Amino acid sequence: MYSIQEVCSKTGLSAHTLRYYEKEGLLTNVSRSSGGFRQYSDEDLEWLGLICCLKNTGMPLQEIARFVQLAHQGNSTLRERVGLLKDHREKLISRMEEMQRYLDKITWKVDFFSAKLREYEQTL
Amino acid sequence: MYSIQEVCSKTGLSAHTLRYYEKEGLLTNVSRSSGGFRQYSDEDLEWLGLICCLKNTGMPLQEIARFVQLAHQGNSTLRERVGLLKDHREKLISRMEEMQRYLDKITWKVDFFSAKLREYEQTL
DNA sequence: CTCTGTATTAAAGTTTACTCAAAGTTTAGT
DNA sequence: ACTAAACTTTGAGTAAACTTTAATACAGAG
Repeated sequence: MYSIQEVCSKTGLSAHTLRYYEKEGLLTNVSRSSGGFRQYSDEDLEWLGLICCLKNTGMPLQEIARFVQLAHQGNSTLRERVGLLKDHREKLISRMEEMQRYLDKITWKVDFFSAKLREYEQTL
Repeated sequence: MYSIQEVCSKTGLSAHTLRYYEKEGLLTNVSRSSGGFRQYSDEDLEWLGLICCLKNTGMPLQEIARFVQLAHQGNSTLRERVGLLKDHREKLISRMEEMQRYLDKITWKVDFFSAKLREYEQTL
């Protein structure tokens, strides 16, 4: 079991954010010490790994919360969960292709301006 | 020369947003008709292309405005502009690598849950 | 002459994802 | 037992990038 600070350093999320995620239903059933302090399990950490993965690839927190909620309802929601993940995966692939095109454009610009810079510095 | 609506359909930005960008200094010196209507040139469209490219790859509008401002100051700012673009390019590449790792994780999850779904549907 | 589109400014509202403050409680170390 | 550090809660505040509203007025087409 890990304290909130340990989870902060493991995940890079702030304690504020961890509590916020819990309040928003992204992470549920985090156990507590006798005094009421949060105690995160390894399973919680795995969930956080998935949450960060989805969040950092652009899924809104609401949709992640929905996924978590479905997971809690057991196998009958497997189809919907697979659907959600597949949709997200497709969108991510499109976005990555878009990013690649933008990267190419930026690379072109960098090269263009670098050449222009060398030219300009000759004239000094 | 293009009207604001033509530029909307060409870029996918709203008229509000185009005026907003102008106010924020992202697009400057847009010319006007005798009646005061905006008339966008091909050069303006190219600028908008770059603006969207930078924006959609995560550059904050403020930084884009800074870049535009530098461009207006001429060749003496070439070095700084190249630096800005190169920095952005490096960040973008890192982000794309991160996305690839996340994509792999999601693909793994999709496969895992798909298998679980087939298993579950057998039991029905 | 009317209708639709566009113009202005300025301010308020929206959404997402946090982030902070206050005030009290629990834990760990000595 | 004492104390400092860590933790709790609730509710308010923040930032970015728009989006909307409002009030008023000019432009160009039919």
